[in-house]
Parts: sequence; C-alpha cells; structure tokens
Amino acid sequence: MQAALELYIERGFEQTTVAEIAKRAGLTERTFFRYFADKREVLFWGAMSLQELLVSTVATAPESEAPFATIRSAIEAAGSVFQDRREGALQRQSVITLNPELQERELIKLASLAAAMAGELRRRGVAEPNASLSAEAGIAVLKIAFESWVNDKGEMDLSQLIRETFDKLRAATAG
Amino acid sequence: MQAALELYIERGFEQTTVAEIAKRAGLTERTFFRYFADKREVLFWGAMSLQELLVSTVATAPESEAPFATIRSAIEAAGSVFQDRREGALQRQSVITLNPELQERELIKLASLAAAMAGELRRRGVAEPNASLSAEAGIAVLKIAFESWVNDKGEMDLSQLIRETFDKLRAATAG
DNA sequence: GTCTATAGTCCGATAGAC
DNA sequence: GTCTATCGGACTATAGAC
Repeated sequence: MQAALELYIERGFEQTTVAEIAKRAGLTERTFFRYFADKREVLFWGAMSLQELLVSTVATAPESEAPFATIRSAIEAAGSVFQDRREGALQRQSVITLNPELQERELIKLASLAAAMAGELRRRGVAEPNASLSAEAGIAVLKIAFESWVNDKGEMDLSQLIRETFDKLRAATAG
Repeated sequence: MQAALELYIERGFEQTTVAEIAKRAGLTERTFFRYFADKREVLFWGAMSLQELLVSTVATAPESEAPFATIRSAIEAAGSVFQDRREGALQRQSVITLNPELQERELIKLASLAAAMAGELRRRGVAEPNASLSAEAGIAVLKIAFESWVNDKGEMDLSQLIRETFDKLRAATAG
C-alpha cells in the first residue's frame, strides 16, 4: 500500500505498473494480486474499517432516534477519522482526483457504505425507501463536506464542516 | 450498441469479448474502440442526451424558484425519459445490476449528471455547497426511485415514484 | 510461480464523400 | 484535397486460470 501510494504520487496512477509496485515492496507481481483484486483497490483498503465504524454507530444509536439523525451521527463520526489521518487522506485524494478510474472506484465504495448503513437501518425496522434515502443523503453530505475540506487543504475542522453541510441540506430540502 | 447489448444479455458482460461485438456488428475490433473508449461505455451512450435534458431544464427554470425545486423539476423530466424507453431501460439495467464494473461506470455517470446540474445552478448564482447539495440529493432521489421502478418491472409510474421519493426525502431531513 | 487471454494503445494504410 | 470511416498489426499491462 505504501509503495503503491508513493509511486502513484511520483509518476501518476496510469504510468505506474504493478510490477514496479511489487518490486518496491519486495514482492512479486502475483503476490500483489493475491492481496488486491486490482491496481485500484490498493488505495481503498481503509474503506472496510470506515464501513464498520458507520454500521456500528448506526447499530448503537438509540432506537427512538429518527433515522436521518442516526445517519448524521454516523457521518460525523466518520469525519473524525479523516481529520485524524489528515496527511494520508489528502495525499490519497490528490491521486484519486487526477484519475477517473480511481474516481469510479471511490464512488462505488461510497455507494457500498450507503448500502451498509441502509441495511443496518432496515434491520432496526426502518422501511424502504426511507432507509436508503437517509443513507444516500448522508453520504452525499460526507462527499461534499470532504471535498470542501480537501480544497481547503484540511485546515478547516471537518466535523464542523459536516454539521454545517447537514444543516444546509435540511434548509435546501425544506424550501 | 445493439450488438453489444444483445451479447451482454445472452452470455454476460465479462464473457463477451469486443471481437465478438465487432463481428456481430460487421466491424473490426479497432473500429469499436474508435467510438467507445472501453467495453463499458457502449451501454452509456444515452447519458449525454439525459445530461442535456437535465441541464436545459435547470437553465430554463424561473430565476425566482428555489434551487432544490429546480432540481426536482429536472429529475422529474428525466423520469419521463426512462418511462418512455421502458423496455430498453429495463434490459440495460438487468445487465448493469449483474456486473460491478458496470455499476462503477453508472455511478460516475450519475455523479457527472449531478456535477452538470450543479454547474448550471452556479451559473445562475447559487453558491456552493448549496448547488452541489441540491444536485446530489436530486440524483440520489432519481437513483432510489429508479431502483424501485425496476424492481417493479417498470409497472409503476416513474414520475409519480420520483415525486413521492422527493416528498419522503423532505420528511426525512426535516425531522 | 507459470502461462495465457484480452482490453486498450499506437503506429499507420486505405478508401469513399464532397 | 480534405475529411472521415474503416481496417491491420504490433505491442503492453492487467488480471485470471491452473
């Protein structure tokens, strides 16, 4: 993962071959593909723990809470994770922004986070389409707040940004 | 496009080679790649006209209208397009649902529709992050309503479904 | 670890439309 | 003469089969 990120930054994602990544990591090409399904996946290893955080936050929310409020808590918790790994998050995003294939992978990861949260909401008795709607709206807020944060080089407080963005979504949809 | 869709349905997306598509269409492999950047793109040719419809609907909305109401009109207009091409839309979606690579491509197309609408909103004086937030929320509604419609084999009225989904989003975020 | 299929690129050639 | 469409062959890297 480290070798891949370095090379993607140094010479760009497309210009880096798996052979080069493997060499720098002291492995063979074949071993790389044992761990990562493809060349993109190496940048998204962290998505699984993020999903666990989101799902467990939803799972442990008070039953009485409105679904969208639960999603909001989960997304705010996710924000702290990026804040804590500021440097790595910014590097990783700088690579993704430059490559459409990586953007595709990022979008499907985000969609899968939304699906996981929606699934947990349904398990707690929330019906469709409300479960998916809340989850997708929450992910949209995360995406947009994160983008602002990155554009500001991570200098603002992401959690704060997320809260403000949720408030703006509420205002926009209420009109 | 026709040859590709047929083959993707007959034997699956992954099991179809570009050589086979080209042969059925009476072309060579090379010519296929002249028109489509990759094997997936052939299923998303229609996205451009959809984008034009969305953007022009946003562009011609009354200036006084709230941004989210404008987006809602655009998404409802898009719904009619799918309703009118019911058969083709359902076939295409059945292929996409079976393949993660195609889902990735679909997500980036949806994101690009959102970006185009947000761009048009900004041109009309709507500030960020409101422009992106309205556009992304609208696309989320389209995605979820479309999914319900497909699950019901296109028997419900998609425009109606979209209106209901917008109302549910408003209710969910208001809480 | 070895072997292989195929996606996708790059070079260019050819031929018809106007 | 220019534009555009098709075709050909060689090539590389990804990714899967075994």
